[in-house]
Amino acid sequence: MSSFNDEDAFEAASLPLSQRAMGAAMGARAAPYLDGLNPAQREAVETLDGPVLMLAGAGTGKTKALTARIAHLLTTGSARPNEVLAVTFTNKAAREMKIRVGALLGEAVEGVPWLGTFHSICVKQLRRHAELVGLKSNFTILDTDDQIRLLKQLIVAEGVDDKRWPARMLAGLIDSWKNRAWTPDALPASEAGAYNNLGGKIYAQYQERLRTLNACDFGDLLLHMVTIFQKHPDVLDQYQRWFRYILVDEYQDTNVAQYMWLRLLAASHKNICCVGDDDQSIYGWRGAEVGNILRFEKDFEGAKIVKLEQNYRSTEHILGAASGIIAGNKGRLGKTLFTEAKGGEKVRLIGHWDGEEEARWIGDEIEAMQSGTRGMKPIGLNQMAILVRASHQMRSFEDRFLTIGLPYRVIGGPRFYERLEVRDAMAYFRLITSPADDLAFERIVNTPKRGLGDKAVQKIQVMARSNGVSLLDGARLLLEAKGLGGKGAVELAKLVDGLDRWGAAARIGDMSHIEIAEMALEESGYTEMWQNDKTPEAPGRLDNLKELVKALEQFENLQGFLEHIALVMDNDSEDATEKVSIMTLHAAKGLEFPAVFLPGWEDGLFPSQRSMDESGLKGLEEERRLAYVGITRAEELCTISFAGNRRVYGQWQSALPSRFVDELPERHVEILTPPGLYGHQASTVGDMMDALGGSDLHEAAAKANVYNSPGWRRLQERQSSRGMSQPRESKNMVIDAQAVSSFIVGERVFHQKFGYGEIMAVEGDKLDVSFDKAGDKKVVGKFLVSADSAGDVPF
DNA sequence: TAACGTACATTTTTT
DNA sequence: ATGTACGTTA
Repeated sequence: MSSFNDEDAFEAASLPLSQRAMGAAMGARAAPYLDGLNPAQREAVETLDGPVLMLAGAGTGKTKALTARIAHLLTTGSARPNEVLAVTFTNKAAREMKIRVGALLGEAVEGVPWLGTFHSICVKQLRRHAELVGLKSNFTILDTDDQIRLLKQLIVAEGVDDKRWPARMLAGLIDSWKNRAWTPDALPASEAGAYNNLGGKIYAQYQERLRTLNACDFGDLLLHMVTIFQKHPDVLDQYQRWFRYILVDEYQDTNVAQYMWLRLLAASHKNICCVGDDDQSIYGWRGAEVGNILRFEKDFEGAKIVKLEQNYRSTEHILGAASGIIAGNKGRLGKTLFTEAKGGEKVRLIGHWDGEEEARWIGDEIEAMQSGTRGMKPIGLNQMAILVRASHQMRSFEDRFLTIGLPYRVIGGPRFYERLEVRDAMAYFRLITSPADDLAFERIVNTPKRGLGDKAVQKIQVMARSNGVSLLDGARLLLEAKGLGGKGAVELAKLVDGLDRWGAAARIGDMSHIEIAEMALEESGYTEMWQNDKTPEAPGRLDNLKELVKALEQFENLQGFLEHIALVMDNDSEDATEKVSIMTLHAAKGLEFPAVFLPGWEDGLFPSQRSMDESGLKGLEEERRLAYVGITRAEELCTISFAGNRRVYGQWQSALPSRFVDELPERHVEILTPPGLYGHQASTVGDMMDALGGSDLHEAAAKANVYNSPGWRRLQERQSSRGMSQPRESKNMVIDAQAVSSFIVGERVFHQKFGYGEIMAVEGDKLDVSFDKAGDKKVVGKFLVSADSAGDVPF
């Protein structure tokens, strides 16, 4: 993150226009960034002044247009790099845009300093004006976990039963209030009564507490800036003059607070260009307001609307299927995507008996596609993705792929910095850089166990509060006063002493921050704690700690590290090996794959029952947009599937195919479902098909001579060729060789996911393993290591 | 304080 | 089915 400097920026803003135009001639002569833009994109790029709404459908080259627009602003001399504000939602998007702008401009420009996420830009601003909302500029940013622990304290203090009124729920409420830019005093009475009539009260207390802790949560970053802009016109005025051009990505995902922040910043010059797609708004549940994009024209009078409708990603059939689905939504701004890529495979639809069969079939299909058995060119695993509605659906795929030895990667999931051990370690780092960080202190006083239970911690708190000092100093006083006895006293003294020494070492600076971090984790006994832990997760946790320390290398010091880790730390651990991606539909937004599988299209699962119950038609429409997003991720091959039976929370349930299946336009779909599935078993797929008779697609499914369909034929061909003992893919051969040679019955082994276990049987590459925690599983040898080699994780 | 048992819920997720 | 969060026992 490049730092910036006021004087520079303000000087720039006041530069006479004649000097700005310097680059203009250059830009006119050669503008390589305009090459290959279609007319609509070009218009979006070249309309620099005034409000512009770029409605960019899926795969229509919106990032290309956005980056070209930045390039255009800079090369024509309309703006200097630091006069452009470009906002994205994710760090990933920001990073990509930086790279692409850099590529367009070459050496000419160092970069656009104010290109970043809403949050990172607001942090930068808030650090400069923190005192206006009662904070110091070195405030800490709390994550969800800290938030909840803090709230819990307040809830307990109010004497509320936190069983019936969980802190998590209130945290969610407060978050939603902040998303709507409601400060405690602006909270509508209807909302303040939420949470057992205490919502408003505890919200106010929470904000007060944050202030005394010199901290804020994610929602505050936006909310505080909006407050500052509203209460201090002079500050707002500065920024309005400063940012002469504003660009916003994924505008359909903005919440009220972000919207207000943008409107305030753009109020004077209205040079704002918002890019978005109302059809891809899938974050309503976390406060995004589709209304923001639908209302753009009213908000910014005379706005120019540019529609990007030419799709460069998917085949005709895939686009057709997606368009057919999304047409079911009302109140769209309305775009019609088209492509020049005619032909291609139809979207394939297949029904399965149950979820396991679905996973099995997809696994086989992936292997076939990988080896090119389908009669098509082979596709690499990296080019394939499975997109599910809910993360629990991933499990059946993981289980299946684990047993057949198909490499996969799960995208999303718990973030690296959210993991217990990483957060613990960071709490130590926080205490080293700021000893007064009470939340960090509370987190690690008794981690590892130091014999400091609730009572001891309470004593420390009392001591700290009555003397008006931090918990660490409170602990010091308590020790001096001999207020603590036994093991706890000795251990606490060791901790206090340790923190002092590590802190001093950090300040003196003759040790690198990496050495200090290692020292702290070592001497505190934290690493030891995990080394002695024999649960299956322990080795992984030690790995994560090592990774955390490695991540420190990229920063100057611990402070710099902590500064950024809260906002920018995704684990995009790019792995060289080819793997199938498994992720949720939400996580897939913005990505694309040649081949996409969309399993679990059953009513109740997708569209999700809960979504429909809670948000009715609005919820259903958001689910439909999710379906649209899913299909449009596919470039060449899209396979939708559903299962008649599925185990949900341990209970077998039968389900009907998703209503979205019926909405797929028939002519873009090929049905692969074998006819044997229909009418056989009572109360299963047969019934569900009967129940839905009349719908075009089901009718077709029932009548179609699927044996003659090209898809079914290929399916057969493949299966017969599979049956003959043709040598399988070389990948599997390697596994065979490895597995057979390296494991014996009775051997102790370790598995990344299941932990430690004992080999019960060996059959070729398949091993029966009895895991200590996870129970008996069939696993491929490739995923196992000998137990002794797993143990020695040096640290 | 640790180990064990019981009750409970369980969409989607960034920053 | 499975994880977790919390209360009870030793």
